[in-house]
Formats: sequence, C-alpha cells, structure tokens
Amino acid sequence: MARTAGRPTRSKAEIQEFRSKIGKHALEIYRVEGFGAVSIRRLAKEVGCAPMTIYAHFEGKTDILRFLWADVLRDMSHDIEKKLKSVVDARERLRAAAQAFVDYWIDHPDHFRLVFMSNDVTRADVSAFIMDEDTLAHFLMFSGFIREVHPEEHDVKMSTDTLISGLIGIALCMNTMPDYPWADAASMTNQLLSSIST
Amino acid sequence: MARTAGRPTRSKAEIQEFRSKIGKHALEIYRVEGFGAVSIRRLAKEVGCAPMTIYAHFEGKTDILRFLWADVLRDMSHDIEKKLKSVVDARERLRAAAQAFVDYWIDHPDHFRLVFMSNDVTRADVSAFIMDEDTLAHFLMFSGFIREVHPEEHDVKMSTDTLISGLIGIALCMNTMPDYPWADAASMTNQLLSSIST
DNA sequence: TTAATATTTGGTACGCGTTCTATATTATTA
DNA sequence: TAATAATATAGAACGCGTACCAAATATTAA
Repeated sequence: MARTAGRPTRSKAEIQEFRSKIGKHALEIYRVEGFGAVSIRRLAKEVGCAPMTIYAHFEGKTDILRFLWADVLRDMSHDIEKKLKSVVDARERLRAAAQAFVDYWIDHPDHFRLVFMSNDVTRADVSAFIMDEDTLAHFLMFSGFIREVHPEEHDVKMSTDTLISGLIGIALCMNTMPDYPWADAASMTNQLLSSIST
Repeated sequence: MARTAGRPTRSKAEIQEFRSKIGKHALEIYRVEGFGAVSIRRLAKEVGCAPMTIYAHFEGKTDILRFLWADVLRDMSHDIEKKLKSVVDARERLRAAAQAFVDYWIDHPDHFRLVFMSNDVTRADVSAFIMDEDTLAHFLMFSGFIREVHPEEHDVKMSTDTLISGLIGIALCMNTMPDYPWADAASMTNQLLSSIST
C-alpha cells in the first residue's frame, strides 16, 4: 500500500524513547518518595508534557509501573547473588537462593506489592504481566540451580515453575496475612524444596 | 471510673450492626455489578448515610472489601465440597481438594484479586489481612485432609501452611502472568503435594 | 505552497478515596 | 431542664485515573 500524505507514524525508536523517558522519571520519583508519589499527572508535569500525551504512549498507570519492575527485580537478583557468594555446594546454593528470594520479598513488602499485586481490583480484565527476557531471567536463574543439583532431572521446567510459584506464594501469604501464625519462612521453603528434590 | 455526662459510646452490637449493613449492601452491589461498582460514596448514598459516617465505622475501602472475602471463600468451599463428593480415597481427596482450590482461583480471577491482591500499592503500611475463625476454616480444611492421609505426620501445621501458600502461589502466578508458559496447574499441584507426602 | 494526516495539547468532566472543618443531632448525667 | 460528650452530617477540598473533544502543531506527499 502506497504512503499517503500526512505526518508519518512515530518511529519505534521515538516511541521507545518517550516511554523510557517516562519510565525513568517514574523510577526516580519512586526511589525518592515511594510508589504512592508516582502519578500520571505529576509525571506529565515534571517531564514536560500533557497528561493525555502519556495516555498516547501507555495503556494506563499499570503500564507505567511495569517499568519499575525491572529495577526491583535487578535489586533482588543482586541481593541473592551477594548471599550466594560464599556458598559452593550446589544443593546448598539452591536452598540459599530460594531462601534469599523469599526473604527479599518479605523484607521489601512494598516491592512485592508493586510487582505481584499491582493489578487494579476494579478492572475485570486480566491485564497481562508482560515480561521481557531480561526480566524473566531473574526468575529463571532457579532453573540453573536446579539443573546443577539434579542434572538428570527430566522436567526441570516443571520443577522450576513449581518452585518459583511456591516461593512467591510463601511471600504473598506472609506479606498479606501477617497476623496469621504461619510456619516460619525457612521451614516452608525447605519443605517446598523437598518436592523438587525427587 | 465513673460515667460522666454525655452520649454513651456505641455499643458493640450497634457497631456490628452498622458494619454488617454496609457489608451486606457492598456484597449485593458486587454480586450484581462487580467490584468496580462498589464505592464508598455510592454505598453511603444507597444505605442512607453520609460518606463520612462510613469512615467512622471502617478504616477505609479495603476494610469494607473484607466483608466480601467471606462470601467468596464460602463459594470456594462449596465448589470444593461439590467436587469432593464422589471421592473416597483419602489421598485422592487431598489431591482433588488441592486441585479444586487452584482451579477455583484460576476460574475466578476477579475473586482472586479481591481476596489476595486488594492491598493498595500506594499504601506503604502493610494492612493486615484479618480473618475470623470462620474465614480461616476455609483454608484450614486442608489440615484435615492432610491428617487423614498422614495420621502419623508430626508437623501437620507446617505441611498445611506450605501447601496453602504454595497453592495460592500457583494461582497468583497463573493469574497475573498468563503469558508466561507455566507448566500446567495440575502438574504443579501434584509436585507441590509430593513435598508434604514425606 | 497546499492539502492531508499524525500527534500533541488544553480544557472540561466524572467519579473516586480520603481528609478537614464546622454544624447538627443524639442520648446520657447532673 | 440544662450541660455534656459521642456521634452524624453537610460541604468543600485535594489529588487521583481516566475519558472526551476541539484546537493547535508537526510532518509528509502532491
């Protein structure tokens, strides 16, 4: 189809640039003042555009908050790596990683809320938790740990998925139901790990 | 201390009555029009009081939404019971219950969001997920199932907690990250169960 | 340049949760 | 009855997410 007259559609690069400008500023606000301070109106004002312009580039606020996930997950990964430095045994590395994972989310409840509980209840539709490969890598590191412990394991993927969702579940429960006397996180993590250690 | 003059404090019964009146009406709205339709302003208008009066009885909107949890959990329990009717073997009952639990939350994503993801991200404080005993019972039924399968099990509580949080985690992951190719829920549930079957 | 089209902007609007203040209402004791 | 204290109310205000719309602006093909 031949190009007609008129202003051309924004290039992918332009769109990307604007989105990341907004995203970076959102990150800055959140780091200094917390999530509550991140608002579309404020973002627009401080970045120098109209609020509606943001809606031309993002689906909504949740779409902006996704930009913060990467930062949080990176922080989490660093935290885990730090704790793993002195651990050599493969089995113990897996255990320590799982434990560090849970601990991170328990120690940073606001981060947990941002990443795992940021879907608006008022929305009926299931808004997708879209992740790029870099982001996913922060979760899939567990695949590597599992493979180290069980090189013969036939279904590493299922073990990984079960472990990850289980660990997230532990964090969710301890975060959102702090008054219920849960068994301690370490014990639950260990028991969960026992399910994938054949 | 002697009573002084002045209007006496509301009795517990009065407080309870008002709270349940609001709660019941919220339930009605939500059943007909969904969660998005439940708002404090509307609640006040339809129940015949000022919006501020509600704030005298509830901490905030989340505090009201808690009234809907009981309803959702009851619904979930009924669903599980129905599916368990024809299952006699204890081990299979546990498995079927766990599966039905996960399935329920996957089939009713809006209910899942209400119960497990209704904490406002903007709030820094961890608002407690307070449950009464009736509500808790809907979760603790798993203790019974586990005990039936493993009468000798020394730490039923830990197994129960690990199972519940793990199942919730599976539901959370599949609900909030539907685009990620998770292993199927049944497989993950089974693997999770293997961790408590010693 | 002109016409066509994409995008941005500003303004207005709705309903929301929440907070504040000032005023009224109520039920009790003195 | 009068004073008093608990409670309820109305009203305004703030900032929010989101939607709609008309006007302005930018960028291209003809």
